[in-house]
Amino acid sequence: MLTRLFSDPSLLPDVQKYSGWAEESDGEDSKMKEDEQDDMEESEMRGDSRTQSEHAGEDEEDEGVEEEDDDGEDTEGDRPKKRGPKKRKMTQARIERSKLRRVKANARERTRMHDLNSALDNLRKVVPCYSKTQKLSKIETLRLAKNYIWALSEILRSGKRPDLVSYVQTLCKGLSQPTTNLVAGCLQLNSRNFLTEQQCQDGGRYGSGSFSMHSYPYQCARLSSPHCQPGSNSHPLRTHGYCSAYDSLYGGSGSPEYNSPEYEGPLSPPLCINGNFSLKHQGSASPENEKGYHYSMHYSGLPGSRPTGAHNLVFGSSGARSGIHSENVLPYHDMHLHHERAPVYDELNAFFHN
DNA sequence: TAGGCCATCTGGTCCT
DNA sequence: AGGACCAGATGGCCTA
Repeated sequence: MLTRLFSDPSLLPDVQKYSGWAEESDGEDSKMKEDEQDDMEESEMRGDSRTQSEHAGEDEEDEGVEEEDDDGEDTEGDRPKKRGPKKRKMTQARIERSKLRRVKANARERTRMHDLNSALDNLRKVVPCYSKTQKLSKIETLRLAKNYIWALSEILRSGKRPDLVSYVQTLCKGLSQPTTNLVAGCLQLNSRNFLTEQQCQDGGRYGSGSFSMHSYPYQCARLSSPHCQPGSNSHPLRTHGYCSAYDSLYGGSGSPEYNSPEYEGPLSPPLCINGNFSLKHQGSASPENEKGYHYSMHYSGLPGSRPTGAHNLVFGSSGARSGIHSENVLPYHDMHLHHERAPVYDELNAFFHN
């Protein structure tokens, strides 16, 4: 029935006369939806309880439809009379007003949802691992934001510096595998390793609400892996532009391919927890300036410790089980580390330098 | 093809 | 009466 209705243009009312509808809708499909909508509205005005598909298929003429006296004496069977205000007669003018009201309500709802999405986008930009092309889902964004707040709060509360693994574990608590890989990838951790550990510890540490400072033989990645050396394209991550982030940061090729045009300036807070928050120079949105980012993934707690590849970029090259997903491996200029300065970051920064 | 995610429509409820 | 908010329904798109 619906198919017939939708395929018959003569049954499609001119609903795009309402302002703003055409721009938001996407063609035929929305037109169809609105057709249904109008049917629903008319049905609603009649107090009709038929299903959408039922009334959508009817082509009865009901111009200036008379109101069904649903609170009258002639209720079906033994059902009691409906209470409440009597429905007023549905004149054509009232029907039109009702339609207009519904259309306006739809537009408001769209605007409201767009605002909500906009706020969510802003949230995405201030939680770890912002990516323009690999956007976190809404639910993952909220979860990550919650974890992020929790992690920062615990740092402030405890006055201790957590190790990176604990930090990432906290950030990834309750996140999906792809998001976990993404966050871990941002932090240059071997997600497989830390996930294994996380799984072992789940239900205890996090359930109690304490932020573990457990020891972990972590050596921060400085990305000196031979896979990431300029000229090496053998590593799977390099092929996805992942290593390029560090190439460009540490005097790498600086190839234009790393300078994603999608980059739009400062977005995310500092990601590193090792005491050197990487704060982007304000206003340095150009790729040239980005080379100057102090992306300090080195472990400042080990003076003189030589950067090694012990933990860096050892994600598996195939499949989710062995490591990072290719879709989560992002070009540096796309996968932003956090640069935006906020009071809490200053506070944390000061803390880590005391 | 199933499942996840999303945008949109819709009707109900509450409030002004 | 109308706006804000919410949750359910629906269909499209994408990916494994």
